[in-house]
Amino acid sequence: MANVTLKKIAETLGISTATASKALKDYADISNETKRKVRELAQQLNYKPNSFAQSLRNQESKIIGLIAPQIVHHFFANIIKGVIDAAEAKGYLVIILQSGESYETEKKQLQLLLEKNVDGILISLSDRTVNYKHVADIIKEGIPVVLYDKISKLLDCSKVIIDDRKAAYNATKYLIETGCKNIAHIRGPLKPQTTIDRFLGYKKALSDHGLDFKDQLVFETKNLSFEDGYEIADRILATSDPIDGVFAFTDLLATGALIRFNEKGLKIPEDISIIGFSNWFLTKITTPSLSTVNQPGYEMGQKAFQLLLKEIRNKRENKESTKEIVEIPTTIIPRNSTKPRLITEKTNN
Amino acid sequence: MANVTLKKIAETLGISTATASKALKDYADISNETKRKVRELAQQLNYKPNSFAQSLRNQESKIIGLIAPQIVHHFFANIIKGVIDAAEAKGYLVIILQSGESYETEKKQLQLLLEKNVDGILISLSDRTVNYKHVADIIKEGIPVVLYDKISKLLDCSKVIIDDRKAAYNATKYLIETGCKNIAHIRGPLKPQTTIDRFLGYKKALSDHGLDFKDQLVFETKNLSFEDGYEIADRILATSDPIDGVFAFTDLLATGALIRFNEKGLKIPEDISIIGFSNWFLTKITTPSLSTVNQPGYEMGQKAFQLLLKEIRNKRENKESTKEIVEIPTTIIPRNSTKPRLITEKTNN
DNA sequence: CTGAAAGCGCTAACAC
DNA sequence: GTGTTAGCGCTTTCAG
Repeated sequence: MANVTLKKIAETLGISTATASKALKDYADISNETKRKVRELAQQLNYKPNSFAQSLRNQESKIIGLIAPQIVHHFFANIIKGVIDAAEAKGYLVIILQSGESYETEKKQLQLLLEKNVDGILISLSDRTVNYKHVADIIKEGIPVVLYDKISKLLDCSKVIIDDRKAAYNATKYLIETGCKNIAHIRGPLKPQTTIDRFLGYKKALSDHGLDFKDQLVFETKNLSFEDGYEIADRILATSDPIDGVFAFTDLLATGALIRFNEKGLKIPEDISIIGFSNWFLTKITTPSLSTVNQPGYEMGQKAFQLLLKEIRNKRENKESTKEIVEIPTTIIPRNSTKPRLITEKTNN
Repeated sequence: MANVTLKKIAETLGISTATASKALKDYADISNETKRKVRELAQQLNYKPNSFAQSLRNQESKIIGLIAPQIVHHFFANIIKGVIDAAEAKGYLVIILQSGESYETEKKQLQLLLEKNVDGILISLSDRTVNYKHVADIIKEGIPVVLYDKISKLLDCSKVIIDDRKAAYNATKYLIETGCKNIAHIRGPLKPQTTIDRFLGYKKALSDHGLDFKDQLVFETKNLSFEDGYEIADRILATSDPIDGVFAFTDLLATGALIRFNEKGLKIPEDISIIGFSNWFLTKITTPSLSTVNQPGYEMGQKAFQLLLKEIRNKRENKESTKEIVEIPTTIIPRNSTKPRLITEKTNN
């Protein structure tokens, strides 16, 4: 089954490949009669333009690359879905790669994508990435790059983020408004910006509402795992402070704590309220269901592709890169691990 | 920053592009001295071969396509991870597409992949796909195709599957061995093969162990949702039979039922045991944790890529397609929603 | 050991 | 309206 090429079509029709090519692209200077004949034959032979040849000529592949730290991950999977859907709608396909939170892998994968001459790259940095030269180099080369979620302020390119500080602020404020007075925070490891921002949001919400910030009410975890949350629940119960609220860095930690509190016979939310972060599926099925902060991954993915497309077009038209930073709003999802709010008031994002 | 091409390297070195090309590919008939010089300059200029030109010459892209019904899905995400990892290790990149369980989308996406001249395609059929011509046509054209998980027996190509019937048989048998006598089954909609196979496995396990199969103990769901499971729990409790065990088609259904049983004050597993299917993350965090059947997605993904690679190589060497069907073994994961086993016996996969 | 030349399939400038 | 030609960047004979 030899492949059908333009040449073959041109030969059988007794015309030149140039004419055939133009006919298929509906050029104005080709007679309708010829166009009809070419199109018919192409259809009949099931002609498909060779994308390699097209790419070689046009210097574009209509393929973009995406690197995520993880893909077996509710939030990232949603982002990826958003990217793929948006890309497909604009005629782009997406190569997916996962760095597994490894800086070395991330670096290697960027090279792989460049070698494939993708038209642009979407990347969320690994937690262990502390040096950004590998990304900066690519941006400098003029390859369209958009950062999403795990970004670095040191990189000069378009970005899609959520405002972690504001979201954490609102989550903590929500606990306060439901009557909590002694609120603990289960935070992530020291490094990534998200951890810091959520911590700062928590801290600011306390002080804005006249509550004391106490260092000993902040618990740091290494792995952000269910087990970490479970274990920290015990430490929370062991403090001398009468803790009545917990804001966890992520739903998994919150769930670990929730289950441990249940085991210990605490009443949630009466004795202790918990709010998580991310709105993973599992928050719906814990007992009680977990209040959380919704991180709209799908929308982030769509937006990230849109920004990338803009950069791709800028590049093709030799325009300056626009370097937009888009913030996707988050919302509080109240469920049964928190009490009803005392003061009714609109949550700003 | 004009791109570095072989030509440029050749010119600066005063040699021909042919020589430069061969030098980089370590051909035996090039002097070590020349090789060294070419390699050095290439390195220095950060030369990257243009993949379009290479693909055009070699008729291969080193890119494969993967279509899944869903990607925000624990099992499929694991498969995808397995595919990407295995592919990357062999120098292939993976374009991901999701059909959203739509036959039309699936058909369109196959075309998109063909238009991009991918070297091969991995596809899991949508539940709503009942006509297989779109896939059969591609196989007939000689494009390497491997089906994974959601397959059709009518398609003649390599496949990676789990033996749903055997797995369901073992899950049901497990309930029986832990002392259950009246076992209900929450099944999926009538059509997909997996539903049928798991149902048949359930039925066979009953009869092999001297238990009566009763039609009214089989509950069909439309959406395989958490809510479906929840609702069916009520119907299970309303039957006249003293049901003491439930085998659910999937973990989500099992979880819905489990939560409803909890609400109704039933003791799990003493009053009623439950076993799910898939070993999703959520099974670890329900109260009690959910016994289930592990479906090794990552391994399936890896195997699927290996089979595809074999087909790709067969094609290139003009060999016959091998059309292997590989079955990945499943295992029972006992947790706290089932009682301890009475008879200790090795579970065969 | 090296290089000239052809060609993968397509597109676009330019001629007729 | 249509065809000629050149060329995208690479690989691979084949001749020297």
